[in-house]
Amino acid sequence: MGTHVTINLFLTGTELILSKGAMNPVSKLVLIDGNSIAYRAFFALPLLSNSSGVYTNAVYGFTTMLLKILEEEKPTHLLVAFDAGKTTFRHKDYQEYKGKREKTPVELSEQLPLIKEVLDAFGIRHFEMENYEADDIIGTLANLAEKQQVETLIISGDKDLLQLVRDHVHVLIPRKGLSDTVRYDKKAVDDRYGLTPEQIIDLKGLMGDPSDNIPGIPGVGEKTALKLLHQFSSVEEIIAHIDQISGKKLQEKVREHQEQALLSKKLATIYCDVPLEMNIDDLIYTGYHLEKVLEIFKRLEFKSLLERFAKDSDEAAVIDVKEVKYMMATEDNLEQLAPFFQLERLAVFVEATAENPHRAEAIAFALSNGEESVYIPVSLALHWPEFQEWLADPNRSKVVYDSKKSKILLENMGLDIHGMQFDVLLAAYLLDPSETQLELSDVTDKYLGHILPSDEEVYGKGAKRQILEGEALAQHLARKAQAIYQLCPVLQQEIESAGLRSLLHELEMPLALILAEMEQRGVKVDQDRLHELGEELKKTLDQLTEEIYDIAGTEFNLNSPKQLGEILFDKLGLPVLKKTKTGYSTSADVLEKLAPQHEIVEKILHYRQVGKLYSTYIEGLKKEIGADGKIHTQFHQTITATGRLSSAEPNLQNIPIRLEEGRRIRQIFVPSEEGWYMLAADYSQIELRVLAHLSEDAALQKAFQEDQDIHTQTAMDVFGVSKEEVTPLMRRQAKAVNFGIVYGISDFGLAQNLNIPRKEAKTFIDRYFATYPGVKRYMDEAVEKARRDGYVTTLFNRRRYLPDIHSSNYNVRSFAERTAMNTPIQGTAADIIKFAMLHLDKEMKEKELKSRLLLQVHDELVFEVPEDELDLMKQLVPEIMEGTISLSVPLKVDIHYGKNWYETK
DNA sequence: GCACTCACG
DNA sequence: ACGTACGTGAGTGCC
Repeated sequence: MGTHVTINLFLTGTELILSKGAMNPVSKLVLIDGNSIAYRAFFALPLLSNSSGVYTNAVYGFTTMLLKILEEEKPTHLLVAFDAGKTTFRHKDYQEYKGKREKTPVELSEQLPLIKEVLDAFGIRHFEMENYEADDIIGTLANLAEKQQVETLIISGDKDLLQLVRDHVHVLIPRKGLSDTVRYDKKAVDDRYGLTPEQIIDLKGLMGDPSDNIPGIPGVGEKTALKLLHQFSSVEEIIAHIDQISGKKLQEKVREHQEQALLSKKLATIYCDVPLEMNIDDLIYTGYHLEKVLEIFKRLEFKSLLERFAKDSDEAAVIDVKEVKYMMATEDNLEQLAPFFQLERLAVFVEATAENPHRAEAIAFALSNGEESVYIPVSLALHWPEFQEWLADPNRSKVVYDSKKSKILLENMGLDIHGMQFDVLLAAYLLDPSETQLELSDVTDKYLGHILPSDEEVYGKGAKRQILEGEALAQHLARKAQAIYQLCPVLQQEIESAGLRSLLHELEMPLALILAEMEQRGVKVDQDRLHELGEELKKTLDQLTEEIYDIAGTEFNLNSPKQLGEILFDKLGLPVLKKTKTGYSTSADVLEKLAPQHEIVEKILHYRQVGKLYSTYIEGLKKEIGADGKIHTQFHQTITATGRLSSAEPNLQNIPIRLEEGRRIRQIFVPSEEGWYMLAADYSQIELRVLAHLSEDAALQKAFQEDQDIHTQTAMDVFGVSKEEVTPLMRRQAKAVNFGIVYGISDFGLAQNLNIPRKEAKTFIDRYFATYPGVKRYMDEAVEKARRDGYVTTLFNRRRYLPDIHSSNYNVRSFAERTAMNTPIQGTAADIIKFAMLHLDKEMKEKELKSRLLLQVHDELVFEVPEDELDLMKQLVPEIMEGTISLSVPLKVDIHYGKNWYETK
């Protein structure tokens, strides 16, 4: 009615305007189906969110796709069309249109306004229109463009849009994910379907589309529909020649549903006469607004994109990274700089040749008072007594980033550092231990804004990494030192208000110094024994390889899960019990189930086991032995989300112990001095004891107060039997339940672990909670707290944020709930052993013991001890570890010693 | 660089 | 119906 009049008037108008726009020729038009691409992006990426909990995955995916289009297609004109409202003119014909479609998840719909903000920042037109879908807007413009012979590209995740393909109009569709795309012109449509673009409508009329609730003809899928169309060319023609359709059943179906097919075709037809009050010239793309782009990327925390834009642009430096004032210390101006050292507080940063301080050398220092910086090359630092005295003076405060690394680098060049009063890295970690981006530039971006370019930006990445020299290096280090100084008050404030002051100053910062000492001491390696074990394992490995090839009847790469899967499942026909994303699963739990069916499986399992020992623990460890015959691991203090340490280069927290064959690896770890002993002290059941304390469950507390074997006790309670009646199987199952409880139990997880039906697992859990109701209450409260506060805490107030606790995705939410249950337990245990390390270190220094702490393995401490301190340490270590913290249940420490780590059992 | 597998608590 | 046990680091294959 009125609509049609408008359209006619409008089209005339458009053509007039188009001809007027000849000064700005449209050489390439890109039309994007906004909702469809946002939808694709949302499901292609994990549910990312920025630090304020705003979901950003769809925005990110959309933006990267947009950037790719701008770069590759270089459009002169651009529009992103969105769907408006809930109903369209199509609902008049068919009320159920899109009826069964799942509601767009809130996590996605709340990102649409952000996508529009990004488009605004890029100066890209976006548009939506009451009663019409994005398709219709795109179709209308594409038709106009075709008339004008304007080269046009439509981008959508929806194949329906292929009906719009014309000589000048092409369609780009992401294949899977976002990066892989297919481009359709007329020929490509014909190659793919054997149809013209117009016939795509007929195709959908016949097939229907469940996602839009378009019925089509029931039972007709793509294959049948294509066959019919190749024969009759359109829905109307098919209906006109129903009796010529081959196959009686099909004929029946078409006859019965012909009206429905015609309606479906109508619904699938993109409406190309939308009364748009715009023309193609209005869609001109003139480039993005840098400041706006940087602002929104910063807000969304799109770091990689930020860097890309900051780097590509000359203006970026002006906008963001200011030059910093600095002086370069030289032989001649030392006196001039001396007053600097009288300041109450200075930031100090030391740059090194590599990440790992045990294999790096210091290059230069930078000091800052927040406004001015001083750059000091190492060569100068080494003979500048005033500087060295300042470093070593505990009464002159230093602010640092990474005190552990700084201390190691300095000590390796013979310098002492004391008075590190604030560690920016540790503070940032405690404020959010889930944060994986903790480089200085990341911390600065987060708390101060972009005033410091990242090392990667300045030095380059990977093989291209090249530490600068001269002024460029001085400027960068001056910026770093200034950033550290300026971060201090900001982080201090944050730490204070989060109640993390004592955790930072009385736990993590002093611990960093102890860890530095442990790393520097290193652990001595018995290299003869290492070679011996290596030879032995190699022999076993060769023999197993030969036997496996023999049984398989062919040689293949045993280390390739892909090739192994082909042998086991294709060649030998073993049943496929589990699949991975990419193919057959050949993991140990699968192979163990297959072992009875074929002799080869057991040998493969053994090969895997020995192969792991050889490559990771023989060859791997050999590479890590230093010139001093020792291994110097790094204990990372800011990696885990729970507060535990981690160990790397090499990891000394995962040296084999469970199987005897691997356990012998521990024989290579020996005391560094003749006649000394290795001594290991481990907390017994610390996590369950912590649980007993946190949950205040009377029965669990009683079990520990009476020092019962906890797994046997759990078996008695859960199975309702006496101690004597507990079978080894019952104890094993009870043990798995206890593990499950600590991990935040689910019947599914327990069932998988015990290889029992899920129902049975559920019974175990129900009985457990009936026996220990306090534990049940604690678990519920932990989840409740996470929902209420957004985070959970340990006994010592270490916190971990759990934004996913509110997710509408069951899996994501469940994971967060289990984390809410597990983190206070694992984290409190981590806090306790850290405190114990502090107390032990203090005690050992006061007593002037020669014994040394070497390793921490989560619930275990490993020392090297001279023979004459053995008795003392055997008594002192458990006493301090058990007495560090007083809980409602006792802590218990077991102690072992021997001539190497293996013997400490 | 990612997927898979496996070593530890 | 969904479909994971919690926390790590390292070696290998393969794109």
